[in-house]
Amino acid sequence: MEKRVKQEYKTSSRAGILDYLKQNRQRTVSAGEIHTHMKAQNRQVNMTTIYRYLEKLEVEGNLMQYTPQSGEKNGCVTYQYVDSKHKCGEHLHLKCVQCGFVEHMDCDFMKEIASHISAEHGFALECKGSVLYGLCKNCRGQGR
Amino acid sequence: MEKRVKQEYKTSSRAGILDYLKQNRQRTVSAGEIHTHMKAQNRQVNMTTIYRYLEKLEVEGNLMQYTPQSGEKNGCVTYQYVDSKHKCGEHLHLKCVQCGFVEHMDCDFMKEIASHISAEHGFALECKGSVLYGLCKNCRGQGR
DNA sequence: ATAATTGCAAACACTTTGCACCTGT
DNA sequence: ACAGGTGCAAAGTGTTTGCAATTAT
Repeated sequence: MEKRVKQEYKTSSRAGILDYLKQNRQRTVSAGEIHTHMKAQNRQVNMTTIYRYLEKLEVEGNLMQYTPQSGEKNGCVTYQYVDSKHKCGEHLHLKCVQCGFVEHMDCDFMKEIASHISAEHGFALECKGSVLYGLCKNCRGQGR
Repeated sequence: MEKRVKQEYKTSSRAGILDYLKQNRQRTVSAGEIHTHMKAQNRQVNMTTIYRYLEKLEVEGNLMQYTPQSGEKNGCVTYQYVDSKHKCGEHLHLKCVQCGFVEHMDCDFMKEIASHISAEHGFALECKGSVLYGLCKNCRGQGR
């Protein structure tokens, strides 16, 4: 039984989407924003195509997905490009409620958080999907 | 100008929904679960009614809302009854990905987390909407 | 040539809204 | 009597699916 690697075609739609995601790696974007961006570039792409490509990137481990902040109205899922080597499953993420900027919390304090939660609250922390919200450095200043 | 308190009628639908929420204060339930529960009790309530009452409780400050864990497929919004005196806006919440159990993290360590995040990452933490996921004490044991 | 990619229209799941009817006070 | 609550049907939103047409290799 031959194991055959599925080939992949290069298309300008995908290239455009990927560019946009990479340019915005430091924050989160929605499927709709991608669509709007592409349209503005006169390279309109169907929403279906966008969702399918996002799904693909996700499976390959190059995309983080964020559901809207709990309690938020009218939110939608947003996405962020990440290198798979980033080990995003091992640290928490801080997301700015204002601008969508995401900080990877990969510092030593992570261990303390995890062990406090385990020792005092009995929980085995799962970083994947756990997001802390707040105002980032930039947005703190500007009176909302 | 008279300020008039809007009156409120007691109905068995609302009483049933509230009972169910209160009985399950330690965890999170969805609108659909409430619907199913009421039907099982032979006290069927329309989904519209459920959503409208949940909205009301939320406005009154007696309900926490949780969007599905980031990245989770097919999740829906879930709700938890809380006394408004609980000050849920001042601590984080730990939610079990398996059983939905929620732990209020109102311990001293909260301050340390907030100050680390502020000092090292520049973020002003916003507890409202920030949820950490993991496996609770009970679910840790049982091989998933 | 042929497998991957795309667009369209329809289906989906969950939630919200408008409106006429019903119910608690 | 009448404000408040409810159910129904329809609309809404964001996302997914089936399928036939198109495109990269």
